[in-house]
Amino acid sequence: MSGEGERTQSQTVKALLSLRELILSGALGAGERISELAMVDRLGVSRTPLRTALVKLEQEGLIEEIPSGGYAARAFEERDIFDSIEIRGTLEGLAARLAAERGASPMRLAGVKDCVSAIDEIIGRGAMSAEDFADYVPLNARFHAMLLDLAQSEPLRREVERATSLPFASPSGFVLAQASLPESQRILVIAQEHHRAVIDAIQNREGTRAESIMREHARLAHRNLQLALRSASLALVPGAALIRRAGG
Amino acid sequence: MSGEGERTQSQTVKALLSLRELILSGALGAGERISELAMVDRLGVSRTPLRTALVKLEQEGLIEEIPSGGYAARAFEERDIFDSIEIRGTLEGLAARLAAERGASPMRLAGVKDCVSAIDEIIGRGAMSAEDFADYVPLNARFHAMLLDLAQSEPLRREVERATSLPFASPSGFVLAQASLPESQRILVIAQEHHRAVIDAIQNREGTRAESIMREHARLAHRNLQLALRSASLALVPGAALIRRAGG
DNA sequence: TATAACGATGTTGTATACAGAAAGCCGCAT
DNA sequence: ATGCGGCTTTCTGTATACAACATCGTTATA
Repeated sequence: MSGEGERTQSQTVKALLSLRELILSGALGAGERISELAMVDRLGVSRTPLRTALVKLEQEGLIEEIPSGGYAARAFEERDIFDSIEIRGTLEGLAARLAAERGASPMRLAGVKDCVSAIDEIIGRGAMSAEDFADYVPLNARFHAMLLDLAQSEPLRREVERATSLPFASPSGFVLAQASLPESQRILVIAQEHHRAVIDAIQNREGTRAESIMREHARLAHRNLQLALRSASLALVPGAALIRRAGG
Repeated sequence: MSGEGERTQSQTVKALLSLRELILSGALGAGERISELAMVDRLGVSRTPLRTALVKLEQEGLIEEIPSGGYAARAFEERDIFDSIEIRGTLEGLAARLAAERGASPMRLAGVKDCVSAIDEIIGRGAMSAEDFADYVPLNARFHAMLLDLAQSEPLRREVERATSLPFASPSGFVLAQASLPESQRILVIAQEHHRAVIDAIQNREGTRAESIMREHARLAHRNLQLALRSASLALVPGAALIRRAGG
């Protein structure tokens, strides 16, 4: 974990990270072609690694091929986001079911429980500040990653990682938007109940229950999506610039 | 094959298709590095489109990055294939549920029914020949594609297409292996019952039922996987060379 | 004999040159 | 004013050159 570890990153990775950030920030108009030469100037890499990054981002779903050549940033309807969340919930449900059916070692389960306890501590602080939310997000991500590990399925891991690469489909996508909402505390309490319940289900080998819980858990994000879309906090969710509002 | 009919396809597509075929045929040993220069000679394209194809195949899951650079063909355990089939079933189940909940237009439903009828005709021929199976495979693929369309969800379409890009996870992956098995006729009859039942469920807006049916439908592939792995017909399934048998 | 250092060779990652095609622009005719 | 045609410019897709790096065989030494 040395600090200079980032210095030796390849040009391709550099291009990928910068480009993704650029796209998510909305700096590139959705639908219009991303000029490679312009990006070369902007990112300081040559066209070769840049094009590699473009191919990867296309597979990721963030950009799409233009029939006449090149790529353009995609725009997402509310429904696309809804469906992406539903897909994530379904796959996480599958992960939970497999974990329950195949059995999770006590050691791994203990690790997940520790994670939940750490979240408990944050929620227990009462009225949560912005920093509290900043503490929450990585822990929440960690919980979801550990749950995925419990299924011990490499194909599923790949699929979930891909499904959550769209930022608004990820478990933490709308958490930050939540922070500014009055309902936030209540939603987190419910989410935490889900976390605890799914562990219980897995421990008891209750596959169907575990699956249902994770599905319902993802549906909290649906609600957050609705709330965020109808409030000013939308700007807090990464990639918000790519969301095409129904009104126009 | 050496005809000029395909002249308009790009070098990248050419490289992608040829490489995929090479990998699936097992011509490239799993785990060992795919030499770009060797592929350049073999496929007749330059390194640039070849590398683009490699990146795409890596996202597809057919090859993996080697830490020291380059890519290698992946090997798949029986469990990986099992899980991939389970993932497909889960996602197709989601598609069926969404189609049921959101409603499918009578016109689209009629198209799916036509497809089922066409399959009926094939199965009705009695003892099926190899050509009968050759007729069956594209129709079966068409059914699954149409079902996916019924959900009218672009994110889900992308995800399913990706999940089925692994040949042994695709709906038609083990059908050809099935052909040589005595149980084949019975399995097809059951599969067809599933096809009919899921349409009925969607038509009646029975989301949960539609979902369960598609999950169970994919589990037929599990059985086929077991049978194929324990018989000589394994060679018929595309990508069989990538399957690492438990024994060895 | 085993091991470590070293050099030769081949490899990938990156930059760049080039050709063909798309897109925009200007002028012209209606 | 508007649509069309041809031209120019710019772009992408592809090939290739080059440098840093990994790999492997060889040799010398303990």
